[in-house]
Amino acid sequence: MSETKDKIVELADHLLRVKGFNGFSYKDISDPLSLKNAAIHYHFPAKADLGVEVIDHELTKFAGQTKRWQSLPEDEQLEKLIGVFRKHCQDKNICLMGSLASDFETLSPEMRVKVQELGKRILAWLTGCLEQGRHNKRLHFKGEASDRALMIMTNLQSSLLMSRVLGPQVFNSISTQLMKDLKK
Amino acid sequence: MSETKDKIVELADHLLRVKGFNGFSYKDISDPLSLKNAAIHYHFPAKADLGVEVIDHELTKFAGQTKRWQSLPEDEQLEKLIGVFRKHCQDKNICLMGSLASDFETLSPEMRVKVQELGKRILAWLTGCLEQGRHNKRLHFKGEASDRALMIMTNLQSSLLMSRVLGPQVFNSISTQLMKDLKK
DNA sequence: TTGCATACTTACTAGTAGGTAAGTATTTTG
DNA sequence: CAAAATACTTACCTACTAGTAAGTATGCAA
Repeated sequence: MSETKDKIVELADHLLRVKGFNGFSYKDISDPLSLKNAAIHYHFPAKADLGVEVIDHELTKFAGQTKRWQSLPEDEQLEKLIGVFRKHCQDKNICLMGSLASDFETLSPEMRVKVQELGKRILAWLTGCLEQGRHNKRLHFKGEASDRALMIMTNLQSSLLMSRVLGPQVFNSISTQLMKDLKK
Repeated sequence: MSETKDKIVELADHLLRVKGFNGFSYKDISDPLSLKNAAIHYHFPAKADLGVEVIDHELTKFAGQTKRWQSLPEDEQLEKLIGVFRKHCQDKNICLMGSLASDFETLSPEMRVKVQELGKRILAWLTGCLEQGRHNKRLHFKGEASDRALMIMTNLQSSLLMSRVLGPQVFNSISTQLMKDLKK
């Protein structure tokens, strides 16, 4: 993959998180990279192709991160995940899932499938982490692990949304309370 | 307020929840209502004016709803709120806050202030409801009521987002677990 | 050295975006 | 009944959107 192509994906990722899929244009990418819009179309014929690539990139990144965390105790793995969100919060980014879920109805079929895949992957990992964590007595919660995973994911997702509106202390409150609840 | 103006706001509210602020255009409103785009500009000079009106409408609606619920026990008030979200889930709508928070960085200063107001109002009501509910032993939770309000709000907000991506059972799981946690 | 692939630029298109000025029909008011 | 406000339409504008066709410079391989 060319250097330019990497830069386009990286910038598109940022724009997606900040302005949403319908809130940025090829100009927002071509200008900062000193390219013409046709150069982006060369690498990504349609905007949806660029969207798919950004999600694929995120999918790969998430797989790598969780693999690196896998030898840690489950509560620390969760802390790592929260750390990823904290970083986004500092950058005034929202998470990809949150951004793309908002625009879901306006996305192409190919992008929708990728967004669904991203959601399923995150939930699958979280569910596994919670299950293992409860078994190892490092995490404590009631009900099904999959339901709890859903709640934690939505807490983190919207914590970034609300932090942008009401300030970063929203993220701190939520992430702190979240870990307190799980550590009992 | 004229009948047409009402219809414009109503449709804009729907479009905002389905396609996001940057995902709909004046044409999406003028065509279904058999109007010309200039008719919408007559009522709302700029798109941001329309956005502000939709939020004001929601603010008024929320104030009316919570007032009607105020004589109910706190757990039932919460059920009522969840009912509002359930209705949105069925209509494949997401909540206004979720939609506008995603597009926050692209909004005009006037719209941002209104979005912040909406967020503060919802949180203030939820915090009060939780505090009273704990005092009356109808609701049970640890930590500050304001932190818990934040978590419940983000759960509900993102439950609509994720329901659109992964199906309506997401909302059911979250809303059920949420009430279970609070009723102990 | 020729030929071909890569990575672009130049120059363009059709369509749509939000927005405006001026005109018109209808209703309301003095 | 005349003036004025209301609620639009007609006709337009500029800016921008994603997207394309054709041309060009560079490097690499046979």
